[in-house]
Amino acid sequence: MKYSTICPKFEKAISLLSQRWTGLVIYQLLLGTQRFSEIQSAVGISGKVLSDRLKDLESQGIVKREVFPETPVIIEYSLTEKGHAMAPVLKEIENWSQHWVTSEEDASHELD
Amino acid sequence: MKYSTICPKFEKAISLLSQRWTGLVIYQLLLGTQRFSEIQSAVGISGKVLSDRLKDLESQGIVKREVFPETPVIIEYSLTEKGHAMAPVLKEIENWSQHWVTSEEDASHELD
DNA sequence: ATAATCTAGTTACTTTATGTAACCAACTAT
DNA sequence: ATAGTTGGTTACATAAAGTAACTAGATTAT
Repeated sequence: MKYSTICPKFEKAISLLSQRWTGLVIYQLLLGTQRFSEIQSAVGISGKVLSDRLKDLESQGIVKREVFPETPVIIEYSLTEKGHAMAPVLKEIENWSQHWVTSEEDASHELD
Repeated sequence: MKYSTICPKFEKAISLLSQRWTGLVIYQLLLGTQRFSEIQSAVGISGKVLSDRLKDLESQGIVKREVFPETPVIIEYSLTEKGHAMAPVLKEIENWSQHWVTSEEDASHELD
């Protein structure tokens, strides 16, 4: 049904970033290795969706998951090289947002 | 409920690109002014969602809509300056996709 | 005159994605 | 025994997206 003329690799990348939260999760992990609950509270995402996203990103080789069987268990998430390579994308989004998003139209009202 | 520590402007930009199709529509319009049905077939999006996205992008000053009352009517969509400023973002996504998305994991199987 | 064609959508309906809140296992501290 | 900890999962509700049929207003074909 869909007959896009657009490069499949590009489409794949776009569809990744088109999933809600994926961009923010990667952005957050660019700050360094983090645990589940840290990402959750920093990004403001539900446990369910964060769990989905991390599994997805892991299966695509963008995020690495490490288990430390302490008590309570510690699980650390970090970016792989492929994930770190996303940095310029996020940087450009940030750059655009600073130049073009006015404070009246930002998303802060969505934090009620 | 949501307490993100992330810059509201950045969040706004990310939430824009996190909407399915938005990135592809902007990418397509970077090629130049286009009509509804051109975008539709190039991107492989339904009329309903394209209509939604274009209204959205227009209301955010990213897309410009021009009506030519010929018969049948011609409606042209193009990027504003704010829209064109998205080019580096899309360029970086393209760049990442060429380096990191393998042909086995691309999105072409979604075109059945 | 009537039917078919064109563009740029809209409408009703179905399926998928996301949000919400309660819950779980395993272990520790009290 | 009870509560607290982490990193989730589950069931259910709502929102977003996909599908296909349909519309307006004008033209063209039969």
